[in-house]
Amino acid sequence: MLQESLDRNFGLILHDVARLLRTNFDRRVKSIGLTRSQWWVLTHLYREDGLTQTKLAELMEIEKPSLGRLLDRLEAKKWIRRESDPHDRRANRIYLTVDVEPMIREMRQHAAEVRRQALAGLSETEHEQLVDALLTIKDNLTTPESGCHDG
Amino acid sequence: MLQESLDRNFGLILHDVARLLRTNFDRRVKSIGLTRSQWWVLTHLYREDGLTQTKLAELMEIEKPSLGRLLDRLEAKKWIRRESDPHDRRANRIYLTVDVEPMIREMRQHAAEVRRQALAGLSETEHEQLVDALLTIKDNLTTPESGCHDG
DNA sequence: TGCTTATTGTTGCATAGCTTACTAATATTC
DNA sequence: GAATATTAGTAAGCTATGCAACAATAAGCA
Repeated sequence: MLQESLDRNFGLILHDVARLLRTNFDRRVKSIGLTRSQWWVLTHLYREDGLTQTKLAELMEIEKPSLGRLLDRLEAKKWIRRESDPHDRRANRIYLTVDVEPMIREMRQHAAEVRRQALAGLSETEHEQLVDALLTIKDNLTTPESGCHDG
Repeated sequence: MLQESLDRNFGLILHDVARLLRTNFDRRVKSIGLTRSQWWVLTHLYREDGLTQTKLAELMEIEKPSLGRLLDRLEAKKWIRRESDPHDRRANRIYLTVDVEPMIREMRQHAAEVRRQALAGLSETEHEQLVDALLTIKDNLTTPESGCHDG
């Protein structure tokens, strides 16, 4: 049967849930003028400043052009600045321009609120199991398992 | 501490996993010329033809402009056609132009393959619990829980 | 009939993301 | 040291998605 199991297809559900989560969050924090992805960049930089774009993209596990444009927007909004690496003129080092901690706190509160709404009705155990499962999946998809033995 | 629990933040993980899943899938089926979202539209239409765009958007739980543009692309590729509703000249009825079943079968095989890779290492029980949890979350985020008691 | 409101779909504008192709600069190799 | 390969970042082009605003049409109501 073609109709089988679409309602419990985890790929489609995940797709939906991710979208709902993103739009919900983005709607809440629109006034700050940052999106989830931008906030995530800042959080990374708050942990460690002065990375190159390539390193940061690797860390965030997105492609370099995707990060490049995120940085364009963040730079335009004066949250970060690009500084040429003196030892490698190809490379940019990314720095926070201001203290983002207050903003991060605020965003995190919004995030917690979205999370609270999303996870309503799940026990602590279920929550933990969910995160474990997602981490396993993320690892499975990050590690290149296919194409190695026949290419 | 600001650094707390980011590594197990389910929102961020979900965001990542959804992206990995999407890109993995899209890469596999690129030769067919359909993306996951487009395939999902066709799957809906395969179940039931002749819906209006509004109805279809509701069913898919995406916004009308998002669907409208998806349909633009599908129409350009001759997978679907828009037909004016004779009783309501505002409305379009969406029809499949061809038998999409073979393509759906093929896509579904790819989807199953991605799923297999993603879910490697999870037991049947864990898989089921994951889907249950995601469905709960989707429901939580779809049902407007906030703004009702004070608006 | 005619005004008002609601609905259908589109357009415009923005973000995020990928891939492919490119430039510039550094590293490597002969 | 010159040719080649690799790496950093950008640009172009595509899809997906949302929101806001709009035109056309339908429906409700006076």
